[in-house]
Amino acid sequence: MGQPSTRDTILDAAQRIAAERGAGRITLDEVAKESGLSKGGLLYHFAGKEALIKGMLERLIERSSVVREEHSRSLAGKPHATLRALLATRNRDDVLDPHVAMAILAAAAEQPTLLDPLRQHIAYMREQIIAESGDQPAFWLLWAAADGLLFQQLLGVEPYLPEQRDAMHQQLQLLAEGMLK
Amino acid sequence: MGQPSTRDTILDAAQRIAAERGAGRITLDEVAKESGLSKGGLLYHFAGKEALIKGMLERLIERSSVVREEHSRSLAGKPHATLRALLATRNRDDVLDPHVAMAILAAAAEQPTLLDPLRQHIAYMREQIIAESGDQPAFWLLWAAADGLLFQQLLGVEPYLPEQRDAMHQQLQLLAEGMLK
DNA sequence: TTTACTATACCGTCCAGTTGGTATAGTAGC
DNA sequence: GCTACTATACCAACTGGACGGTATAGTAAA
Repeated sequence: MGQPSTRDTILDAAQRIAAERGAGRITLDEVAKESGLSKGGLLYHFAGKEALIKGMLERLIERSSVVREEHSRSLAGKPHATLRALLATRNRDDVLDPHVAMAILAAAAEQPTLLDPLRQHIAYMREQIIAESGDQPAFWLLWAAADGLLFQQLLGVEPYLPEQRDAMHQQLQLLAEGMLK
Repeated sequence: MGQPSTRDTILDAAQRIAAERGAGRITLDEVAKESGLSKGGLLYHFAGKEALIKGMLERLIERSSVVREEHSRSLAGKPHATLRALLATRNRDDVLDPHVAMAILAAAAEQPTLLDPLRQHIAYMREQIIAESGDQPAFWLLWAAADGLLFQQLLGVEPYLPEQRDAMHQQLQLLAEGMLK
């Protein structure tokens, strides 16, 4: 990997601030300082605060899509490939670090409509999965469990210990395999 | 039920604003207007914005505790009573409407440490469940699924249709019963 | 010459919190 | 039953700081 682009540096800084100070506490001055840019430089890359948060969310969607498509390819042809790829993606902290998902909380804090691109993406995934696996509540529940693990981690409200996280994800995979038969 | 206390009126107003404008967009002026009070009157009941959000969160914890203990009593003696009561509580929109949980997002937006009371409560529930059912990943996963359903609804990012929500909760109950044997 | 910035100054608005009141009900002493 | 006092539950106006955004002048590399 080369060095990250200035845009990515900025988005990383914004995520750090969101995680530390609170999802609604992102300010342009702070992001500029944290990313080592001037405010002018920051606004050169993002037209405003909304654009910044939109950028965070778009990066989240894009990154998770890339990883998921990777998994999808390796599962191609197998039953429930899309759903399984979606679940497998969540376990990949190495590629898609959980702080990236702070974008969701930041968007929810700023303005709920900012989540629209994510909603669109989810609707698309839903259709994919229905076409492949049908519309079964049990499958949506697996998705919900994966989301639950993510949000619990994001908010720091997990009932289990951090060391147990890996076991949790493995358990989800096992359960999914069982349910998906 | 009598009419709600002024405090509850204020907390309801704050939740409505959080849901509409964004979890980080709660302002004292707006809450005052929405609740039909002046700002001065609002600040008589809550010492400041933090106190307001803390109040929201405390009400959430208290209300869900009441409902959960109800379920707990009716399951007393049966295996995994606490875990089952916890899961059953989530389905009770009638008593614990999902907007109450906006408090979690509002707290996350304002300052992550505001979630500490919730974390404490979760730690307590964790201990209860471990004492009763042991420390098994599969059980935490059920909890995660329940949280996932909640947060998905809160953020409006459910992959399923609103009409399917009931089916989702039923599915979770069924799955839980199966796993809890 | 264009791109990618730095640095600084500034403006207007939003918003948390403060201040200084008012209205009402209750209570204690006489 | 009147007066003095207290507590509760508010209201309206204001203040000061934070913050989003704009503007401008300049720099350095390709």
